[in-house]
Amino acid sequence: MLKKERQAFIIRQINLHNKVLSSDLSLQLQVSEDTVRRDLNELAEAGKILKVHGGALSKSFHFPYEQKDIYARDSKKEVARKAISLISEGMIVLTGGGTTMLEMARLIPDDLEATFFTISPLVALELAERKLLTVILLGGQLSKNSQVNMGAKTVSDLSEIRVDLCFLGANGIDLKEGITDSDWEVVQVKKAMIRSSARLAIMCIGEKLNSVKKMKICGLNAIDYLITDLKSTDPKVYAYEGHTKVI
Amino acid sequence: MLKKERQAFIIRQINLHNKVLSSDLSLQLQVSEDTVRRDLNELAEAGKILKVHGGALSKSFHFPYEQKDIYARDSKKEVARKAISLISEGMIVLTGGGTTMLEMARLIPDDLEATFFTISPLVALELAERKLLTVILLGGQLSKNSQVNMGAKTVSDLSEIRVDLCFLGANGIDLKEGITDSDWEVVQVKKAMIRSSARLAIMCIGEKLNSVKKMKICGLNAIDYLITDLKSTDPKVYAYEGHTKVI
DNA sequence: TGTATTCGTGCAAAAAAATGCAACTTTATA
DNA sequence: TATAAAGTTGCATTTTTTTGCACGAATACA
Repeated sequence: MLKKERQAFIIRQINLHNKVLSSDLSLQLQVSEDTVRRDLNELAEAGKILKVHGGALSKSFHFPYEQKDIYARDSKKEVARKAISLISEGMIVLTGGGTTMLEMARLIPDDLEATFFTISPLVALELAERKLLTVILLGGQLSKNSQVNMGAKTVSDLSEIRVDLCFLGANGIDLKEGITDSDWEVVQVKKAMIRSSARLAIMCIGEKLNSVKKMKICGLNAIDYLITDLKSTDPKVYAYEGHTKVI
Repeated sequence: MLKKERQAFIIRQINLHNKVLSSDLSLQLQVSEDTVRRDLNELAEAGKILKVHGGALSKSFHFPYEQKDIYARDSKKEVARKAISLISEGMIVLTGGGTTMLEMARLIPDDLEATFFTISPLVALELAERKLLTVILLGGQLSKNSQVNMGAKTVSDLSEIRVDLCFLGANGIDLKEGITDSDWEVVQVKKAMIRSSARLAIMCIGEKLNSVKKMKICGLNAIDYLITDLKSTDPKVYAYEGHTKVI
């Protein structure tokens, strides 16, 4: 394994877990701890990580567009992990934005070959790190709140594509009302995304279940997969079992 | 086996596996490691691969979320500072990507009201931080090397807009050859951007002046402003004075 | 405070890179 | 065709880089 690869692996681990231990890296990379230490030193020297006794930490990400502490990050990671299992080789996927989606993009393996359409610049940039992915960013007016492209152009571009699977986050989800949101423009874009997709997967952390917003996007029957961080035995998700496939 | 074939083989291997080892290539190609090294040197010189100790990596290889230490950052900041003076209230602007452009986006004041079209997700995200800006991200396939949207869709979308001023970085600029670049797709997009703009501003740090790449984008006469970090009295830029307005 | 890790440094072995050189092939030219 | 020039390749030698190990110093933690 080349030195650069090793260091890239370390950075990746740090981005994923926020911290690494020298001893762990030594085992994973099959090199002496000295070598790991030297790598950590070089990366710290270059300002890419924060070295501490015993390992290294993520250097509070320089990506100025990213909130530092993501709310309920672990839940979102769990959702993301489950979501990825739906993606298979060669698939054409469409994704929205949001922190959960970004976690998913981070967890996508390097050896997956697929095509991703997305309306989120951040998700696109993260996906573009994977060599084998084709990433197409749908244009539009960049919303300052949600940091995704929206507006007429986005909706019209969406009408021209047809994908296998669409991943959407949900602001509100409810047994009776289905998927809802509070922003008119968001509703339009999400509806257009759903129209362009053969199957729809909704990603939603458990605590957002059973909430209703002002405007409706689609009913529960339009959802093919509901992905949450909860166990399928949890009564909160169990209620949805009849309407859609819960993961 | 001819040298060209060998080098083509190496490029293929790198595209396939993301990396190659000098020792492997030596065996596969049945030549000495010296020859392989010389080939790798040539390819690295031409900017086609990234040479590292022990072999080479794909050029698109970079650390996830790496903050590339921006080369000649101060020069670029100076260029960016001058560039901003060209933007006035209410203007419709089109920008490319690259580190110089990102510096410019960072320096844009909060109280500017204007509309920005861009093909760079990073620039778009930075611009979106300004409350009064309208930011429109032109869609397309996200290039892994340059992290901007390119391809047919981008070019076609560009044909539908008309802006006041276009900011472009220059890979090569020369008195005789004008603006040149080494990537075919980049050339297409930049030409389309120029077609969509009433005026064209080229941003270029002084040390890139007087360099020529393989493919032509436009002549000097097409440029309305040439923005460099040099003083206007510098002999290096002075030569351009006759052809375009130097800032 | 004591103990167990972890860190930094020097050192040596191994691997890889750079350099100079000679043999060989191809190309250009008279 | 003969001959010179330029390009290519492999080998020997030197230099640089990388890596693991040893040992004492620094640090964390109970």
